[in-house]
Amino acid sequence: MSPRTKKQFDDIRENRKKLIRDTALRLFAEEGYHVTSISKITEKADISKGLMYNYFSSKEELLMDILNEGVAEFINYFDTNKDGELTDDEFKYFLEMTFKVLKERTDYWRLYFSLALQPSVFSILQNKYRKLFETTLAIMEDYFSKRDYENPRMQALMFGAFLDGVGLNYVMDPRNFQIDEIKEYVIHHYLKL
Amino acid sequence: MSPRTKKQFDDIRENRKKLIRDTALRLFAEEGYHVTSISKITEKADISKGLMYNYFSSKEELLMDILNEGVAEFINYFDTNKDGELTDDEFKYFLEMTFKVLKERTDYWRLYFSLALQPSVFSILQNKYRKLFETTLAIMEDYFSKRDYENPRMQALMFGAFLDGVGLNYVMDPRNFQIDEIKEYVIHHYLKL
Amino acid sequence: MSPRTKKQFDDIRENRKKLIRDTALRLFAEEGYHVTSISKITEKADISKGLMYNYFSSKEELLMDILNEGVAEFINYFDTNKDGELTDDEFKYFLEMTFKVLKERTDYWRLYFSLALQPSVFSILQNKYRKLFETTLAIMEDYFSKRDYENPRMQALMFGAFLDGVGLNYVMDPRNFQIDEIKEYVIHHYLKL
Amino acid sequence: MSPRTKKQFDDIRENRKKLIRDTALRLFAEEGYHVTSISKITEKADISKGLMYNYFSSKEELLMDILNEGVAEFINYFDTNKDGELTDDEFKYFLEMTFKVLKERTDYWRLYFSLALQPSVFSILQNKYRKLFETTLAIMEDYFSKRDYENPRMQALMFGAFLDGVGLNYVMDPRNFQIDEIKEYVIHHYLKL
DNA sequence: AATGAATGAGATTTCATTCAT
DNA sequence: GATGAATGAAATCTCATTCAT
Repeated sequence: MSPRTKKQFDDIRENRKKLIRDTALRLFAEEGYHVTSISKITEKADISKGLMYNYFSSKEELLMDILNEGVAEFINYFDTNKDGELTDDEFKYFLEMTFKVLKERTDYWRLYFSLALQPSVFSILQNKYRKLFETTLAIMEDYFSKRDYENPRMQALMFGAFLDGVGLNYVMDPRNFQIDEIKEYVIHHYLKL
Repeated sequence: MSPRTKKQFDDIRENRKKLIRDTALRLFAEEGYHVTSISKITEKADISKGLMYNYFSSKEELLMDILNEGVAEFINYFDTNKDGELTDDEFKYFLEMTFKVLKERTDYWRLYFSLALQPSVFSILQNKYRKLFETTLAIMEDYFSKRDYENPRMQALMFGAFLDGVGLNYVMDPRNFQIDEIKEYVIHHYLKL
Repeated sequence: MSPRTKKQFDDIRENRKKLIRDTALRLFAEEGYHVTSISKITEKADISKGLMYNYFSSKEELLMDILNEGVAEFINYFDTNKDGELTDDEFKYFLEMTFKVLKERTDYWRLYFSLALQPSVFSILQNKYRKLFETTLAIMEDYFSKRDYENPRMQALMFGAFLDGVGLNYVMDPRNFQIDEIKEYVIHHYLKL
Repeated sequence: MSPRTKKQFDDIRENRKKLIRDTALRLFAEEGYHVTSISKITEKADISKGLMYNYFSSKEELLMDILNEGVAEFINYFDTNKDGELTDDEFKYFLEMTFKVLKERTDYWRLYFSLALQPSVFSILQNKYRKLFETTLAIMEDYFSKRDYENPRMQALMFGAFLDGVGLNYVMDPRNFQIDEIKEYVIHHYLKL
């Protein structure tokens, strides 16, 4: 009888948002962003179309919300103490976590790869995260530099490219890609273990 | 004016098709496949919408036509004599050509990456070229096997992933990616030169 | 805390209603009726959507409530003793008050004009107030008739049209319309002062 | 069999545009702009929704196209030789034509009044035609000035307001408004005939 | 071979209104 | 009295495709 409390409303909102985000992510990843209609998302989530616009102001905002979440997670695992320098332990941790999320959130990364390369999306992402990407690259360059690699910048670029390629090949065909063996190989190769 | 010969007609057709393909490629690569409308393509190509359907039966066919061209070129450069075995020379040639086309037809490969990863497109491509991809992979595996790599299949997978990653990073930001240095590095690394 | 009396409840209700009415009036006048959503009104009034429907059964009722208020005020000032005849004093009073409210409640009259002319609104207003308008017109006609105007009906129609035009021009651009001078002119012209 | 000529296409386009404009004008005037949906317009015009967007890029553009046409006609009749000065003949002609178009294109002017006062539309119109309105007003002021009216600017404003009021009252209820008598009265009054 | 008007299905989005709490 | 999540009908708009000429 008494009206719901602010917390109750907040809980409802958070649950609903998550439901929509998760449903959309699955469909975007399975079928593609442009091919997935709002109707389909709300149908699968078993809510009305109107409700979706109660939580996200547009289809694009929904997409960005999903993408941001993944990038945020990724940041977490890189240079955890945020001192701008990568120790061997931090590097190892980053690799472990990268492979871990690749396997646990394959859907998400499939979406990420399929979207990040859409010119319309790419330019938005790049503008938003340019600085982050550059910082990451600089830290990797520093890492290789301190370990006496020749041309550390190139090594950093290659390392990034390689990880991208591994992620991409894995999410596109998880069952035929020897992700675990590659992970071990990479760790040994880079950490000289 | 004598009536045009069959060859002349064919030439006209081929020119028209090329015009449409090139225009579409540029727009697809610049803006994205789904975002580019047939109207925009025909407008930029300065032809009517009807004519476009005279040459391609649908937007999807136009897309596939473009993508096929690239795959065909790629096949050309791999195991040129088609004997199912890769010599060092053939491998080197393949690498040289791969980097060459990446630089010369950056637009095309940007499109290729952004599209190949669309789930809807990916499944079509995979169905059509599954066999080809598997053969290529097997040949690479054989190549590494003959040179005493441990786990040659994994090496083949990693090599493919790496090339994908390099291509992807290059087309997305050609000016900041040290493609030439990486090319040299790769050739030395794999061919022990 | 003793329970609130009936009067207190009524006061709350009346205050709430006024808040909603005032907020809606301002927004309707500023942006237009159709363009202003219930959400926007309740947001600006800092109340919930549900509450608004507690006081007004629909958006249209809210509108009519606002419009009626203005018509009621207008009636008040015309033929104050309601004897069906207009004395010079009553006419003068009506003119004075008309110009007064025009200046004091410009927002309201801007809304009134912009809405009364919407076909959908106009027909509702006309049905509801047809009789009132006709009576007013008849009284004006009688007024002019008694003062020996030729074609007093036409004079009544012209007078009404003129007042409408003045109001309309004033509310649309108050700063560039010489409302005070026109008021003086009108009073002198019609009352031969 | 042979493709249509450019002229044939132009004719089709012009006819279709007119059909859409006329249908929309009628409905806008009868029901109101916001209340009239594109679906209703295209249904009445017996064309597809898509076609309407082939000719007008949005509902608002359609509206503006209609409004502009009317304003353009109006300009034609005022100070015909465009020398910035109004002769008695020109003034008479303007009055004659104003009343003529009011009667002949009642639908249009009903739309005009109902829309011009919508805040959203009003600001667009005002921006576009501010200069025109000011020029017109200045010419009227000059006209009254040269004929020794006191406060000619006020006279110009009043005259404009009066015409607006007459137009407004006429289009809202043409059968009960003595438009012809008023026209005669106005001409005699202002031209001292 | 070539044109572009025309279609229609479906996409995204809006919003007045309801209702469980 | 009060809240705001939820609905659903309908609005605007897009676009691949067809077809008469």
